Amino acid sequence: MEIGKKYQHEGIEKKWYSFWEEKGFFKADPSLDKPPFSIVLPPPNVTGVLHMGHTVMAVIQDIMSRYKRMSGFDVLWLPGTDHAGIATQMVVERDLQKQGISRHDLGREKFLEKVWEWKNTNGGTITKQLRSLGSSLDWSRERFTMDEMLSKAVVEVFVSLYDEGLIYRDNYIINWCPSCRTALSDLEVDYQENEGNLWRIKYPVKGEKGRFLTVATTRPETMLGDTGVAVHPEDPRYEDLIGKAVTLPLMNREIPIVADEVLVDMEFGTGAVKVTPAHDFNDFDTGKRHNLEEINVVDESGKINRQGGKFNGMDVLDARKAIVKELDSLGLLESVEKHSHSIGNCGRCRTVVQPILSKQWFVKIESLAKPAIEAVKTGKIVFQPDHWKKTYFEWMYNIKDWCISRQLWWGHRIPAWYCGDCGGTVVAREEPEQCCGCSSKNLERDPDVLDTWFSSALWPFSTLGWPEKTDDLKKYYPTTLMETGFDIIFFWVARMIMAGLKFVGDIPFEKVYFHGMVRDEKGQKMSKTKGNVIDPLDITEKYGADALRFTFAMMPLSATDLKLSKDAIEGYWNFINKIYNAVRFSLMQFDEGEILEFVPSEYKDDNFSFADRWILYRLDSATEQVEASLEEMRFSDAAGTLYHFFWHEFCDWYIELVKPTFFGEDEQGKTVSKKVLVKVLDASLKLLHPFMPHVTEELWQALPVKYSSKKESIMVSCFPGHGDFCKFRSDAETMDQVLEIITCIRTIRSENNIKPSCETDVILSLKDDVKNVLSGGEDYLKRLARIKNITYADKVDEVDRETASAVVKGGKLFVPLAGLVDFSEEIKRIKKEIGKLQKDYDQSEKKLSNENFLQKADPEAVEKEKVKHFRISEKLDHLKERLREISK
RNA sequence: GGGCGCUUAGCUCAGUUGGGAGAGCAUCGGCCUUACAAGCCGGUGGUCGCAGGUUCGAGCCCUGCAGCGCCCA
Repeated sequence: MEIGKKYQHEGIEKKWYSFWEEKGFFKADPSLDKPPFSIVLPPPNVTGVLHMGHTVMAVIQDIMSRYKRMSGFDVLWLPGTDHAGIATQMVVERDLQKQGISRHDLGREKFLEKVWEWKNTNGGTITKQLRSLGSSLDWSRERFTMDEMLSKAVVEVFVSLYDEGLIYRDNYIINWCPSCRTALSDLEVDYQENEGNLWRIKYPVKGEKGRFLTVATTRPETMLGDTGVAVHPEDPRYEDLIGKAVTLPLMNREIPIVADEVLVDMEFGTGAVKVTPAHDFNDFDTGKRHNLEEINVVDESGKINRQGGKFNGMDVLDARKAIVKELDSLGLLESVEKHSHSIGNCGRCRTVVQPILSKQWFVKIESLAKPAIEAVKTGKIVFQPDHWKKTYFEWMYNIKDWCISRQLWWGHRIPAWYCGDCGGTVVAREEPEQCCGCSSKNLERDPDVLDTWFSSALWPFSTLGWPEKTDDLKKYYPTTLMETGFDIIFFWVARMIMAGLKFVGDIPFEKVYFHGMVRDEKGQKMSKTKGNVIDPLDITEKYGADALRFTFAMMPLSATDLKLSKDAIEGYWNFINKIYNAVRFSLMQFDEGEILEFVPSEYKDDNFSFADRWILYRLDSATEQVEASLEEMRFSDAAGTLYHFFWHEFCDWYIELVKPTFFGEDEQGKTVSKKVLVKVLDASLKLLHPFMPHVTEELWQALPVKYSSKKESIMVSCFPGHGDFCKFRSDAETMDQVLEIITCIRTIRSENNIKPSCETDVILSLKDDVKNVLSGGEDYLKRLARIKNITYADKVDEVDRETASAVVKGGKLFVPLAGLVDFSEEIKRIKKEIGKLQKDYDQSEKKLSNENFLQKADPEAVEKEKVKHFRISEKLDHLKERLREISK
C-alpha cells in the first residue's frame, strides 16, 4: 500500500473490481448449501447512460448484496437491460436519418438488424458504468429482455393470457402519440397544467328557431367528431331539451341531447358538454352509455382526416384556429375565456398526445389485480416505506385495461396472425402453418410489438429461466428484495406482482424498498436544461465511487426527495481519508513482517487496558447496531453508527488513548494494544465494506492480521458478529467517566484560554472505581488533557480560590490556575451552568411534587425521575458552593 | 376535485410502546500535539408550522387550520 498522507482512489477501484470479478466472487451458486438472497436489478434502458437514479439503485442493492454475502447467504444480484422499444428505435432512426435513410427505406428486417448492431456496440455502456460503482452483480447471468429465453417467456405469457380470454383485441379509445406514431398506455402519458382557453360555442337546437344550447370546450377542433351533447338530468335549465337534438355547426349533422350525470358537472362551464366519443376518454364512456356514434376525425399524424370535412388535412392546432374563426363569423362563438387545464404529453417525446379510437391489444386486468392486491394487503409482500401501499391500492382498485400493442418494429412482435380469407385470428407460440378456422395458408402476422413493460413485468422470473423449471428459478424465486424508485410503482412493481402471481403462482419478491428521486441541493429536479446535473461518472472520477456510495448511504433514502450536493460528497470523502489515515497510523506501529493474530481466548481479561476494554465494548455495540439497521434497511443509521464509531470513538479517543502505550516502554501492553488495534480495524473495515467496498479491500489487504480461515478478499470474509465483548460493559462505563473528566479539563482550559503547550495540574476527588482506572492510566490524562501532576484528595477541605472546578459523574475536579484564570469568566460560566441546571431541576421538582404523576405514572418512570432529580440537585449544590467560594 | 407525504438548530435530517430535544454539515474561539490542517480541542445555536383536545405528562396520539411537495383525475 502506498503511504501518502491522502487516500488516492485512482487505480485502486478498478484494480479490486477486476480482482473480484476474475475470482468469480459475484457469482451465485444454487448448488451451495447456503440460504438464498436474491435481487434482480431493475433493468435500465439499453440506451441509457448512468445517472444518479441508477446510482442510488446500485448503491442500495450492492450494500444489501455485500452485507448478505458476508453474512453467509448465497447471493444472486442479477443484472440486465431492457430493450426500451420507443427509445431505442428512435435512437437508431435518428442515426439513419443523418444518412438520409428512413426505416421504411430499409424495411423491417434490415432495420432490426441495424438496431441489433447498435445494441451490440453501444448497449453495454450502462453495464460498464455500473461496474465502476463497485456493483457486485453476477455478470454471468446478465440478461436482456429480447434474449431468446426471455422472449420465449413473453410469448408463453401472451398466448396463455389470450387462451384464457385475458388478452383481447378491440377498437377502443387510446392515447396516440402523433410523433412516435404509436399507441401508448395510460401510464406513458404525462399530464401538465397548461394555460389555454375555454370556448363557449352555440349549438342551434333543432326545431326551435333562435334557441341555442351553449357548450364549453377546451378543444374546439374535436367538435368535428361530436355525436351528442350531454346535460345533467337534474339541471332545470335544460330539462326540456333532453331527448331533443341540436345541429352540429360546420358539419350540419344532427346530434342528440342526452342526460348524463356522470359526465356533466352542472357547475362547470355552461353545464352542457359536447360529446366526442372517438377523442376523449370520458366521452367514449358516455358514448357507450347512450349508444352514440364514434367518429374518428384525427389521423395517425395528428391531422384532421376526411371525416373532418373541409378541415381535412389540417393539423389539429391549425384546425382549431380555423374552426374558432369560422364559428365566430357565423355568430356561434359566445365567448372565450382564459382557462388552465391539463394536457397529456408523450412520456418519451413530449408531443401532445391525441386520444383516438383505434384497434389495439389489451390485457383484461381486473382478475389479475385482485390477488396482487391481496398479496400486499396480507403482508405477504412488504412495502418499505409502508405508506406506498396506499398509493398502490388506490391505483389497483381503479385499474383499467392495459393497452399493450405498440406500432413499432423494435420489440417482441405480437404472436397473432390474421387470416386473409376468413378474417380469423390465430394466436400461437410458433408460427402457424394454416388458419385454424378455415385452414387457409393466407396468414399475415400482426405487425405490432408489445409494450416494453410487458416483458419487464416478467423480469423476476423470465431472467431465472421460466417457463423452464431451472435450478435458479427454484432457488432464487421469489426474490428476496425488489428495490426501485417509487415513480415506477405502477409501471413495474404492480405489474410484476400480477405477472408473478399469475404465472409462477407465487409473489415475485418478499419486500419492495422504494427510494426517492435524486435532486440537486436545492431540491430541484436535475435536468440538462437547468444545468444542475451531477454526473456520477464525474464524481467517481474526482472523489471515487466509495465517497459517492457513502454519501448516499448517509441520506434518508426512502424519503421522496434526495438532495445531493457536492459538498456532502466531499465531506464523506474526508471520512474515507480518515479511515485511510487511521490504518496508516496503525501500520506505522507494527514491526516489519509482524503478523498479529487476535485470539480472544489467549487473553485473560485483565491483560486488556481500560481503553482496550472500552473500545472493544464500543465495537461490540456498534456492530450490533449496524447489523440491526441493515436488517431493517435503515442505511443512514448503519452508516451513521459507523461514522461515529470509527471517527469519534476509535480515532478521537482510542488511538489517542493508546499513543502513550505505543510511545512508551511497556512491551507487553504494546503487544496487546496492537492486537486490539488490528482487531478493531479488521472488524471496522468489514462493517464498512458494503458501503465502501474498494477502500476497505485495499486497507484490509494491508492489515498484518492472521486467521486460521483468512479469506482471499474482504468481500468473501465473514461479517463481524457481536457479543464477545459485552462483558466489558461496566468497565466501559467507568472509562466513560474518565473521558468525561478529560473533557471537563479540556473545557476549563479552553474557556480560560490556556495554551495547549502550557501544562496544568489537577486535583481529583473521585469515587474509588474511577480513581482506580485513573491510577492505572494517568498517562491517558496527562497526554489527553495536558496535565503535569495529578493529586487525589478524598476530601477537599480548603480549595484554593484561584482554582477552576467541575462536577463530573464520578466526583469533582479542580484545576489550579494561579495567575491564569479569569474569575469574571469563571463566575459567568458557573452562573450560566447553574441557570441551565436550575431549569431542569425545577421541571423535575414539579413532576415529583405532582401527586398525579406519582400515582398514575409507570413506577419505573417515577424511579427514573427520582434518580435524575438526585443527580441534578447534587451537581447544583456543588456548583452553588463553588460559586460562593470564588465570590468571597 | 380525489389520494399521499412533509413542516424539529442557519442547512440536511434522526427522534422506534408518550416520560430528560439529538446528529452531520455550517458557524464562532483556540491549536502546525511526530496518522490525518481534507486535521485536532472547545463552544454557540431550537415557542418541535399554528390552534384546540386526550393525558399526571405530547415533537410523538386525536381534531381543525395554514404552507410546501408528489401522484391520480
